[in-house]
Amino acid sequence: LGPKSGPWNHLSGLQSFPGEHLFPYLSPPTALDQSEADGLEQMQTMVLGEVLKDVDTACKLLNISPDPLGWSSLQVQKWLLWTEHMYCLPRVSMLFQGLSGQDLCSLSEAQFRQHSAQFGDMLYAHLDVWRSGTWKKYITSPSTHTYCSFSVPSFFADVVCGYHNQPIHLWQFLRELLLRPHNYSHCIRWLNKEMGIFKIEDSAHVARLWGMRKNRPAMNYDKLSRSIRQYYKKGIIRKPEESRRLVYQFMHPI
DNA sequence: AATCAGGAAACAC
DNA sequence: GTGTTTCCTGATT
Repeated sequence: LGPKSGPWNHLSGLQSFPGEHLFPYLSPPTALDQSEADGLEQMQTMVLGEVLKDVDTACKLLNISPDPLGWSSLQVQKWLLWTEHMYCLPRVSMLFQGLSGQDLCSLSEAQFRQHSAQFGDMLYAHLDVWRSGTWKKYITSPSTHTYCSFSVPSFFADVVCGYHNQPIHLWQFLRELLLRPHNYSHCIRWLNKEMGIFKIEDSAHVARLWGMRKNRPAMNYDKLSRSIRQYYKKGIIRKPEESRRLVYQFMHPI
């Protein structure tokens, strides 16, 4: 697991992380009408789905158990390396050398900060997602999981939720999905990366992800595609030479 | 039936 | 003002 290797192309900039752990829309509902409440619940379920998918992805990739208590010190290093990639952190793993999963889990948030003043709280919150056993509840009772993890700090669904809800442009978001074929190639992928040509394979799913990121439960492909069309005259995205359904092209690849 | 193209207006920041 | 989001009419695949 060398740096810059493997499928974890990291995402665009992580700025500071001010310990804001819960997404605003994951807070307990207050006064909402029924349709709003439904939309929220649906969104929570989707966000959690993304969170768990990321945990699952990481476990398979790293060949580690989802339960950090069972990790060896080597597996702890793997997990830290993965997290570095995920969040574009500087080398942080060496600060936790020799710690087993059990050691790691026994550390308090303050102790995490002692290991890494800059990112300790972030790593602590990150680890909490795994430690919580959310994945277990999800696997054993997928129908009753809606609220089970929301006591747990989570900023895990990075692409979908962004880093503390930073505003993002649609074209950037699409790039982020395309940067992570391991997670998203089933719904959007490059046809020709050099020329910036990509295809949306599952329009409904991409729209749902975009809606999650922007907190717009009513987002659909009709509206998302209208936003893409606004890019035509701005020179950001266009239709390729021979227009094909669901295929677009970045006008300034890289 | 789904996607594509824009105009127009509302909306968020 | 910008960047969508929402809605809509009409054409194309």
